[in-house]
Amino acid sequence: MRTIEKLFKALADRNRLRILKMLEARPLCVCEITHVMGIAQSSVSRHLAILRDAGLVDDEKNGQWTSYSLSAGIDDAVATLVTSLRRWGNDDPQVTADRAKLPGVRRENLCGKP
Amino acid sequence: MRTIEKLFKALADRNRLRILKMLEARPLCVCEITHVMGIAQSSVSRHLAILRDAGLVDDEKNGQWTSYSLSAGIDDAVATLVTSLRRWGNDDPQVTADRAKLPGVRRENLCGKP
DNA sequence: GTAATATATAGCCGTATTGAGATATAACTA
DNA sequence: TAGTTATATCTCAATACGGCTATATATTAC
Repeated sequence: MRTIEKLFKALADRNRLRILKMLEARPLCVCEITHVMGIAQSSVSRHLAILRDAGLVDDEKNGQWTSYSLSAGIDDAVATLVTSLRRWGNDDPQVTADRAKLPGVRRENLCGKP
Repeated sequence: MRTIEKLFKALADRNRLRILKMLEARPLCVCEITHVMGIAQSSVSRHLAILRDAGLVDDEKNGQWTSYSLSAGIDDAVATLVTSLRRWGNDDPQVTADRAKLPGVRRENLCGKP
């Protein structure tokens, strides 16, 4: 129950749902997500930590970047939700807008460049 | 997305999860839930309103009582979650304790009696 | 009608959560 | 080595949330 509660709390935020829907497209680093969402990098970082603690995403350090992806080694509870999430919110304007930006977003030329 | 967010917010509270797990046993009125949970009636009422707004439970007025039950006419998103929830938290001590009390709880002789 | 009961709503109060900015840490670069 | 970049963490202000008490509404009982 503790786990489930934490899981739902992690999912009960608009911006974290946006992040999860973006990660369906491909793994992303913090700066890419920050660029698309237009909120402070510190906020994105904390959201990602909450998603990681809930078991929803994995992080992998790649040199100077940290890639986040939808959780691979997930337990049953999380698996059900991740599967369900793939069917939800795909018609949401914000989700659509976020995804539309993704193709043009490359960590190599976007991070830190104004 | 609005709907999904509301759904997860409704699920992101320990006491509301307790209520849902109790409703798996049978429909319950507000006073029965209040008696089992040991929190104020007004709090229970508000939790139930949140669960209803999220589409997770139905309410049905029966004379002086209002029965709440797990949602019957539920959309896909909610159906997935309600199905999943039935497999979660069954080993939680709080859930077990709540359920153990239910057989002895009858609206006819418990409501309003100290 | 009045009284009692079941539920819902409003207001207050303490805690938790979010966002932002500033700072710390870690890794690459010159 | 120093400087830059990517991410994490700390702190603070604003807001949201859950608990309670008091009150309003609705229904049954008398």
